[in-house]
Parts: sequence; structure tokens; C-alpha cells
Amino acid sequence: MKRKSVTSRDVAKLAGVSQSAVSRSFSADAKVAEKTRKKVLEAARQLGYRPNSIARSLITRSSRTIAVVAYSLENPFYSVMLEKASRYFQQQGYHLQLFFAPSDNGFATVIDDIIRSQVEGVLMLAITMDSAQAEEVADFGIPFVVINRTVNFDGISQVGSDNYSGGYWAGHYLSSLGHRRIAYLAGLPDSSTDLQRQAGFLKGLADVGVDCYAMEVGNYRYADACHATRRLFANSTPPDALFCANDLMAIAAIDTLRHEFGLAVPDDVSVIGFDDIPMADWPSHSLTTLKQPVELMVLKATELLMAQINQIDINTEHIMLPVTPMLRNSTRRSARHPKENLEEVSDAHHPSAR
Amino acid sequence: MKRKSVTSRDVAKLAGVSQSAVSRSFSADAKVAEKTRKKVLEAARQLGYRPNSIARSLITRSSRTIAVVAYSLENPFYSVMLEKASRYFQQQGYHLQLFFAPSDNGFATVIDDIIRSQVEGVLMLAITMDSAQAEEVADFGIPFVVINRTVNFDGISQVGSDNYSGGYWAGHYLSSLGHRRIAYLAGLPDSSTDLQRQAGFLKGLADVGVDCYAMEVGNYRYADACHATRRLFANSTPPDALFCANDLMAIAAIDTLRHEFGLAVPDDVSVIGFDDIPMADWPSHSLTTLKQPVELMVLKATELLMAQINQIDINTEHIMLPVTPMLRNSTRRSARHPKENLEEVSDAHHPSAR
DNA sequence: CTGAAAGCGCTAACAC
DNA sequence: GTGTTAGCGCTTTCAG
Repeated sequence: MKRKSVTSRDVAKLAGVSQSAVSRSFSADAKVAEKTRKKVLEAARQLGYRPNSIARSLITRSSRTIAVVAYSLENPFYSVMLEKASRYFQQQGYHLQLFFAPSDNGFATVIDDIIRSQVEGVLMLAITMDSAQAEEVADFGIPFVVINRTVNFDGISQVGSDNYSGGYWAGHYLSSLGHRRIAYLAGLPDSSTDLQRQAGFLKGLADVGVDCYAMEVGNYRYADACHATRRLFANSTPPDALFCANDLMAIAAIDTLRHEFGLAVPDDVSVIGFDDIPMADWPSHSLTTLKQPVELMVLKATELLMAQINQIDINTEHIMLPVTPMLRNSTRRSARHPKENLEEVSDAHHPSAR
Repeated sequence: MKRKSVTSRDVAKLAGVSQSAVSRSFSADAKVAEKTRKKVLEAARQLGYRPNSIARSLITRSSRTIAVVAYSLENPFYSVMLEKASRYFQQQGYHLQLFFAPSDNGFATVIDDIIRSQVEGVLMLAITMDSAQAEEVADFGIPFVVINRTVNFDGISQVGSDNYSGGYWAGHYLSSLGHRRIAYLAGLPDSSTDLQRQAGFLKGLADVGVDCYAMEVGNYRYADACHATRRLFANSTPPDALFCANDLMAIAAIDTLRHEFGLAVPDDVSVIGFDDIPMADWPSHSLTTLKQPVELMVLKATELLMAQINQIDINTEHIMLPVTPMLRNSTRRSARHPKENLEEVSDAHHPSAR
């Protein structure tokens, strides 16, 4: 049965105190006699009273809620991120509202909704937005952090990793292995991550005088990557190496190569991914990849958001974290470099304009 | 810069109307002259006004928020579920609050928080709760649906699938393949799903006079399942078949068997999982498993919740959906049954007491 | 159709 | 310490 909601008034009456005494008893840092609080708590228990946090939010103007926006959880990279961020905020006494953005113009459709719901901050996971949208949000004055997507606007904080250098490393490394027909399996077209990884990759190749042999789009998705792989290898002289813009697609590519083309990885084709999702380390794929520091990314992003919310730091920041090559067994072993350098990839190769 | 929040009063002043006219202009079904509404909307636009949904919730006593509680997203089964449920509710104009339950007594620590936040309904994904907790919630009168976990209390709705029959099928099928050293890799101890799958499995074996050869616990997690597999197979006469309480563990087992023990699946060992997560169908594992109808489960659960919220149906329901064997290549091919029956598994074998 | 007025349940001054 | 008094920003009667 639906129990009528019991208010602080009811508790006050039962406990024989004022309504505000009840309110005080439920706030941690308030001057209440221990005796009063005890009385109140007992009355509250009897009535099954729970403070109404909506009323509380209205008056304190703080909802203690953060919006998290994602466009899909197909990629474990983001579900891991979501879980980590979630636990962090929960621990800080915040609640998380989850928004899924539709794939087409995802941002525009959710932003209005988000603003209405009076969240105190917004965390975007790989949501592409243009500078006009960014400006709108910044202008609204709501703390905002974008993870894993660059937006051309200084007014909002961003944390991502060094996609360009990661791409550069992949191109360079694959060619150093002796490969000459090196292909690229692209992610979401026009996403900043894909643009940067691709640019770095192409430069890494170009710097040693190699051209990109072929390119197809996999939209960062497993199924699309399988199709892209088929297109890439339906050729009398197919690629002998493949850089995929994320791990999920790299795994799709490996599966397709092995089970549809009968090609061996890494013997026939070397494959490199990006992200270092948990599966990349599973022995079935043992994927050489560029590790993004998820833990650190989430930490930085959440800290940035909290700082803005608490007005500690009103400035926006653009944080770029280093990526680390993880050498595993999806790439041919190198004769020339018996022991590979697993240091973080430097950003020495960056074009100044990015 | 933090813009001072603009209220309906401000808009009213600018538009030269009363504050209630503004309120009406923003509610879809209200009698306002089209002309007035136009004036108001224009003023609102100028000021960048967005209705404060907290104030609205306070007065309408409806937060239009649903709490979703999960304990981990490591298993894609649940991230898929979360995403589907999320999109469904979003489409109905509801917001989702996400709660992660700590692994130890997860339920107790979040329930108070949930109740305070005035959500209109709660959806629990595989959270174990005892009957006392269930009663507390039911007594509170908040619409509540538990997915994939049985609780011994009629007062709250549940949707799950036929774990017992699925287990039964696995036991029966493995023995029909000629296996005689059939082991069980258990999920979370004392979770209803594990109890039911295990009971069905044991019965399926017993009915053809076979004993369970060995059993270890994998807690439904990849890493734990790797360890469990090592224990299971560190034996001079290891199992020749394995039923795992979920797909994630089955994949872990296959990886460990192939890459650490040098055993072939299915030639040396047949493996069956449970859930049918997307990865199960990837060619790298091609896992024979019992498909839970995720889509339908989410649909039923969300509908149940909405019905309760809208008072259409105040009764609680316990829905058990059928599971479907998905024959793939992680099990030895059957000589006797060249064409396997892929129908839903019947529940003819159920013990009456469950 | 529109405005005035009365709260929703709570917190935060402010006196006592 | 404790009670009293104002609201938070909105929806919703209720007269006009």
C-alpha cells in the first residue's frame, strides 16, 4: 500500500519539538542537544520518516547530482569509465543521472533536459559537440568536463589522452616491423579522437616514407569493423598490417581475419588497437595496443568537476594524458628491437597547430 | 561566469504577464492564449530561462526519476541491460539515477539513499536482497522491480529467466554428448541465479545417472573464473566438460584452457555458458550458451515499473522467461543428434518447490 | 483566459 | 539550544 509521505512536521508533532528542530537533527553539523536529537530520531524511526531531498535541494540550490552523458556502452572502455566515475561521485555524496545521447546530434537533444534538471555538473563521455554548443553551455555557467573528445573552445574543461602521439607510434612501429602495406581502420568520422589518431598515424608513416595502404571506417563498433575488415582484405594483395582506432574494432578485425580469411595474426597480419580495454589483455587476442590511462582520466575529470562545483578553481583546463604502448602478441616480433621501449610515448611529434 | 538563475518571475516581468501565466506557458496541456504563450516564450528565450524541475517536482510530488542499481558493469550483460533500460525510460520522459552497490551487503547501503532521493521507482539489476529488506521496501510503497535475482517475498515484482531449466539442459546436453567428467564453474555463491542454475544442472546430470565431477567458484567474474579453471584442471584426469554459470566465466575458462593448458575446445573439453552476451557469438569463442532474452526482460521490467508508477496495476508479478540453447562451437558435435533442437527449453523439469 | 494567493517540505536567519 | 518566520521556484485552485 502506498503510504502517505510523512514530513518533518509529523515527526515534530510526535516528538514534541518544533519542525526546525527536526530539520536540525537530520543535518550533521547543527547545534542540537543530543537529547533532542535522540527524541527526534526515535519519532522519525517510528513514522518511517526520510527527509525529502527534493525540498532540500530547492532551498539549498544544490541538487548534489551530476549528469553523465554517454552515447553507448558497447565499448567496455566507457562502461568501465562510467562505473569508476559513478563510484567516485557516490562516495562524495553525489548522485549520478545517466543520459544516453542519440547517435545523430546527440548533444543537442539532451542538453536542454540536463539544464532543466538542475544538475551541478556535467560529465560527457566521448560526446562530440561543436563550439557553438560548447559556448552555450559555458555561458550557462554549469561546470562541465568532456572526456575523450576535443572541442575547439577554451571555455570548458577537457581531459583526453595523446591520440596524436599514439597514432604516430602505431604508424612508426608497424613500419619498423618491416610492414609496407599498412592500413587504417577508422573510428567515428570527424570525431576528434579519430582525427588525431589518424593524423598521427599518417605522420608516423610519412616520416619513414611509407604511405597508408588503405583505409575503411568502422565507427568504433564491432559489427561495422567486421565489415570494414572484409572490404580492406577483399583484395589480391591485402594489407599486412592494420592500425585500428580502438580495441573493439581491432578485436573485430582479428576475429574476421582469422575466421573468415584464414589469416594468422600476427604471422600474416600485425594488428594494433587503441584504449587497452580489459579484453585486450585476454589471451585469445593478446592485443598490442595504446593504453589510455582510464583511471587517471576519470580521476582528473572528476576532480576538475568537483573543483569547479566547489568554486575552488573556476578556470577551465585542457588536460592531455600520455598513452603507453602495450606490446603483446598481435604484432609480429621485431628482429631489430628485441627489447621494446614501453615508456610513455612522447609528444615530440606534435604539430604545433593541435 | 556563473549566471544568476532566472526564474519564472523574471520572465513574467519582462513579458508583462503574471508569474502563473509563465508557468502555464511551459506546461503542454494548459489553457493559455496562443498570443500570451508566444510573448512568454520570447521573453524566456531572451533571459535564457529554463523551468526549475526541482521546484516542479516538489509541488507535483513526482520526480520523474527512476533509480537503477547495479553492482558492476564488468559483465556486458548488465551494461547492455542498463543502456536499454535507460533509453526506454528516457523516452518516457524519465531520468535515471545510477547507483552502484558495494559488493558487501550492497543493498542496505544504498536503499536509504534511494528512498531519500524521492525516485518514483527502483530497478535492481542482479542485486541480492533478503526478505526483510524486500519487505521494508514493499512496505514503503515504492514501485520496485528486481531483474535477474529471485527474492523470497511476494510483495515485489521480479523478472528473471528460467535458470533451472537452463541448468538442466546444460547437464543433460553435456552428458548426451558422451561426457562423463562434467564440472561446474559456479557464479556468486548464494545468488539465486547460481543456486537455480546449479540445481537444474545437477538434476539434469542425476537424471541420466551422472555425478558432477568437480566444482569451483568463479563469482561471475573473468579473473576469478581463470583461477577456478586452473584449480579445476590441475588434476591428472581433468574434466572433459564444463558448465559455467555465465558467459564471462565460460570465456575465461576457454582462454585458460587453450592458452595455459594447451587444451582444445571443444575437442578436449566442451564448454557451455549462460546469458548469450554479444561476445559469445564472436568467432573467437563461438560459445554454446543459454540465451537469456535480455530485450524482453528489460521490456517486461520497465513495463511493470511504469504500470506500478501509473497505478495501472498495483499487483506485483514474478515473471520467469524461457531461455534458449544457442548451439555454437564450444561443445563437441553430437553424433546422435545431428540436428539439435533449438527451441526454448521447457520447464517440465521444475521441482514444484521453486 | 488570466492574476492573486496558497502552499509543496524543507533550511536558514533571527530572536528568544 | 530552540522556536518562529521567511522564503526556495514552481503548480494549482479560485475568483474575476
